[in-house]
Amino acid sequence: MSAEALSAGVALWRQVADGIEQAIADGRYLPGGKLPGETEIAENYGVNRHTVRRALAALAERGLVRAERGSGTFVRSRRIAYPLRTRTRFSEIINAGGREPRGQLIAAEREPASGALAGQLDLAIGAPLFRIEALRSADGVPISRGTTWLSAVRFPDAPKVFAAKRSMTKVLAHYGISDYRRLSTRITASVVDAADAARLDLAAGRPVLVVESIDVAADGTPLLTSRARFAAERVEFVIEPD
Amino acid sequence: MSAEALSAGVALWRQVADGIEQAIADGRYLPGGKLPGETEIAENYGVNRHTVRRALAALAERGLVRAERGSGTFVRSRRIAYPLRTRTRFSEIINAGGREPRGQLIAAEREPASGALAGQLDLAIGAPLFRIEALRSADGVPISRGTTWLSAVRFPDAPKVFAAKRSMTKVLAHYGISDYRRLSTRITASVVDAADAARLDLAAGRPVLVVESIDVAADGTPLLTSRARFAAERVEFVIEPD
DNA sequence: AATAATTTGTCCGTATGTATA
DNA sequence: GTATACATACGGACAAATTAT
Repeated sequence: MSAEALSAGVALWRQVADGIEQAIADGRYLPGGKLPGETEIAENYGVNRHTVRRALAALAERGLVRAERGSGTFVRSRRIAYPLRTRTRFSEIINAGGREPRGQLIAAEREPASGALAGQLDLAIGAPLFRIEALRSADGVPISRGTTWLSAVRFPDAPKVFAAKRSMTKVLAHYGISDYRRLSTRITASVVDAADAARLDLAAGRPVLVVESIDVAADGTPLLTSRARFAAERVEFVIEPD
Repeated sequence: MSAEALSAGVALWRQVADGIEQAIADGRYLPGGKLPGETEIAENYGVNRHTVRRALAALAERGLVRAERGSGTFVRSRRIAYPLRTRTRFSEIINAGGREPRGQLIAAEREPASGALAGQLDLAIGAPLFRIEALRSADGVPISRGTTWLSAVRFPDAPKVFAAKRSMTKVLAHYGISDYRRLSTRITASVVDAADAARLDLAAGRPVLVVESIDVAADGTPLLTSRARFAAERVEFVIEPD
């Protein structure tokens, strides 16, 4: 209905895309909600439907909307802002966003430290480790799949404790470690594998953000190292000076 | 030739994977180099070829090796470590890694600020901006495709200056800004689009790391905002306390 | 230029141990 | 305890792509 104003000097599709983006930002279209049909948008702006399609494709490319054939185009839910700082704890971050965090133990195994892991944890090669596989979610929506390694000597019942407390911070607290910090964080991306796709409820081929990190105690002793895969379409890492 | 020692209690394929990973870490297999054939590895470890394939699949999953049918399995070149700090400059980072950085202007256009951009740059909606499309590479290997927006009023000939100096830092210096810092950095991932795939020399479906950032002057005035897409298989963001 | 050899990818099957219901 | 499912490990055969002859 409402005709939108178009200015000169900018590609039409870009103006349409900007207009829709603004509408999403203003809350005129709500997360998860459906946009008007392509023809209707085209009428509103007084442009051809193909111009609208070009605009929607650009927005879809950036992950703002998601088109479903036969159904409509929907506004993607806002990505969860996930700050990466030296004090990074999943539960606190999700709580801060007003969501309900949950950690779920998938599997735990005892295994000897490989060369790489031994180096990161400052242990001898072959030292007994626990490898804990977990799934983390916010309000029931899966966010990340993580693999955590920690000493089986220093944390004798880590899997059991994690299963009960559902949080790695609480596991460390259980062993008397009240504070710890992130020593290093490395970020890459790859395509989700079949197992993670199932757990994270992602379609095949979707990208995941891979975060490898080492957490150390206040005195610098390595505590645990982990490799987490985040559903890229649901999170956004934010880096701001500490 | 050399028979490898196997221990009990750990899945065979995992032991083989650890062994190969260690060999890569030790430099016994060099980046870009070829691993022995699957059958040869199987003989070395005294396991079935399928067990080796399971191990190689795990390493390929983590991006350490890359298999080419008919040719062999190769050690992936180490990802470029790309530190993200408040002082983040592409050329300095690449130089620090002993590589030759290069910035190439692809296109530049004048366009009015959309609502989102105006907010980020603290300008009025519709204020004239330059949108600069650039390709950045290290030793001739494309690393990232970036779109940068900056005020066309404050930086009247930014595209020309960038084309000549090939560095955004030098563009700012040309306008008397000797120092600036990153105000915010947001990281996501998505699948490469066709245009970026061609420029970055990436196969379709490969993931890219998307970095949206805002740079400000020493006094906090926003200078430029950008959205860069990095070939995920060639870089690794590193976050360490400033 | 055509063929053979090599190497990874896929599919079949068999057997065993280990959780889980 | 029994049955079922799953991961692991091995063996063989062939397809598909690449490289060497």
